Amino acid sequence: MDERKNALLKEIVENYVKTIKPVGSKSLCKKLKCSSATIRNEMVALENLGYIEKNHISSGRVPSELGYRYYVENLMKPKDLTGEDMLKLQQIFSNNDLQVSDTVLKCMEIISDLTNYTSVVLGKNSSDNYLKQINIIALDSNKIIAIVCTDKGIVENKQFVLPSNTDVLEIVKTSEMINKMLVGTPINKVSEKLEFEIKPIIAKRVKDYETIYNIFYDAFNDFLLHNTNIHVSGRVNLLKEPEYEEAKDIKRIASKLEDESFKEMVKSIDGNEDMKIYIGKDSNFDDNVTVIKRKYKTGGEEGTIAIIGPKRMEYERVVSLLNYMVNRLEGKNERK
Amino acid sequence: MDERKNALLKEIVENYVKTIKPVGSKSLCKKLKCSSATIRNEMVALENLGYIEKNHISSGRVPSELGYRYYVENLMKPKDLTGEDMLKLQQIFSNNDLQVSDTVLKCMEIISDLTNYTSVVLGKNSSDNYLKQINIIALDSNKIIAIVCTDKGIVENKQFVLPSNTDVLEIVKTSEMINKMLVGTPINKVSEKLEFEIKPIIAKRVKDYETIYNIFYDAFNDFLLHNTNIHVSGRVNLLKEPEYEEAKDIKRIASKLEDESFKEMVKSIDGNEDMKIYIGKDSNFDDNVTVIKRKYKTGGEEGTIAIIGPKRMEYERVVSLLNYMVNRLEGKNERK
DNA sequence: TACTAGCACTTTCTTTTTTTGAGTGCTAAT
DNA sequence: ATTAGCACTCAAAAAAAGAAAGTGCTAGTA
Repeated sequence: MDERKNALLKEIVENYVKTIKPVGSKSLCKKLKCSSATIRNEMVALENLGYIEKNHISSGRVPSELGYRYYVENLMKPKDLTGEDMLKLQQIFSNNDLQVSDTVLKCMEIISDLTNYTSVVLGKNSSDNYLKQINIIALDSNKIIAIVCTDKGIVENKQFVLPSNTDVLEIVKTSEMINKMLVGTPINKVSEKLEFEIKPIIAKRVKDYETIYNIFYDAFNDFLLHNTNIHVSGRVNLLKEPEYEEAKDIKRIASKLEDESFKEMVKSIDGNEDMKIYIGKDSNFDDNVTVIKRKYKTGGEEGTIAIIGPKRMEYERVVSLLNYMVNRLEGKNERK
Repeated sequence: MDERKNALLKEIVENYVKTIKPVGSKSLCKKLKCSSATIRNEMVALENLGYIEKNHISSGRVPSELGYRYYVENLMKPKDLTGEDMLKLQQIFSNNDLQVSDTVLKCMEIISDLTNYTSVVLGKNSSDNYLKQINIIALDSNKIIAIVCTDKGIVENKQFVLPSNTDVLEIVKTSEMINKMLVGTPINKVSEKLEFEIKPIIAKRVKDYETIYNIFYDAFNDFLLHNTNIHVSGRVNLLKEPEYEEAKDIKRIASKLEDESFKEMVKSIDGNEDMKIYIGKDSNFDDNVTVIKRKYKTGGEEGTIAIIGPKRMEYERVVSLLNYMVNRLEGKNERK
């Protein structure tokens, strides 16, 4: 890959991203300062390397997945955000009324809007939440609600139907004990402490302590596990992309976007990187899309953000947007 | 509309619903026990009445919107649920672990699944919630959370950032007062009582009472207003229907399903009826769909359910499913 | 050796033409 | 009132023709 091949591949990718038309040799003469014949020769070389492909024997060239990958890894340069992109995002951050988790969602909505891709936020209560308080409210003789609140201001509640002979007062007693002893405990350590510190104590003081222990155990577990929030913005943006012009493509992708299993796809990033770009088959979602994933962590919540777009995505722009956003989110955090 | 015309129209609608092909005169000979020529004569009559249409001069007949309407109002017979439909729904109702609001959602998921249409639930906390308790939790010196809980077990919370000179203790004091005086008040009457019963009292006892009053006012208002939950199931089902085979149809409808404004469409049913069927243009959503709306009310929540499908919907089946479901929901309520 | 000009050849996309088939409307007979 | 028969219409499928874009290759040039 000499200098000119790099330039040529970059040109092909960026041209194709812009026009969505296979790019022919003639159109690049000016940019590369040589004749179409020379370019054709170089193209043959790039094709042998697997970076570009033809749809048919006599059509222009299109980047292959390998080509995009090479572009992403070697050719693209992180750009500064353009004025408009920057402005829109700043509006979100300057709104102090929003709770942090809403800020994430708002940002992704904006990014979806700006780029016309689909974005997904998969967040859960992060492990740096500390127990602030647990409340028990009796609704009637056999139904209670347990409300868990953390220092980051995240509140979850769960209803329980009690076995008929359970005494609500005992439950309240236990909750007071928990409040005294466990406030300030990291939320993911609560179950553990509950078992080894609280359980032995209530075993002596509270009758029917097994039932009661289980209620609290469930309540805390719910907080950690159940609460995986998924939020999709601009679901139809992806469908609007012109390459999905056949009904069956649209239906297939729409159906995948609806499917529960695509949570799995977003869930985690392989390896330790903060950001990763999955092109085509790598995406584990659909051969015709690119997925860019980015980890985030802020204000009691952590998770992954994913942008789903066509393979001919505006890579530079999306990467810049995501980076800017996550940096601001974390910055906001520190400032607190 | 004599007997035979009714039978013919019914046959045409049901045939078309099943096959999605314009129905020709020949295919109905056996069913109606007469020759194709006779049927053609009758068809001309039905066409003049506006109940059926032709795509072109020489194709079979298709029901018009008016035809569907006539069918829905005069021809269709409420069917008993088939074994499978019944079974699937019963599974939901027999699961006692679900909270009521989840039951509604689960039901709609099942109905979406069974019918392959899209369903929407638009629910909000109903006015028959009574205040059970309000809790104030101080997160740090200038941030608090107010948690409102009702007798039906609905819990909402809202965070407030306090002006720097506010005393949290005063807020807690006020909340205790509210708990003493307003527990048992219908949630939509709380704001009123707050203003006329509580405000005069705290005005004397609490300094900076305006700020504090506003916090509680906001918290209760949020409970009523903000909390309009919308839930869409089987968004892509609609797109799968074979009549939407052009990309532009699919994109248009997908885009409407994503749009916020379609909440409005679901919101209410004109008039006092519990159920209403909107066909085509009437739907206020898209000329090519039918929307069936049904009110429901259960366990602290009330709202509207809508089924969105093609105009050639399986009307009888959907109506039966919805009726069965709402009856069970209300039944479950009474049993409590 | 590296580049370029020129040209025949491919392949798709678009447009036009042909063919096929389902279904109608009308007329005349039962 | 119903039916059989037939000419006619229109859409959808298949086939044919034409236009455009771009390639590969050969031969010539600096």
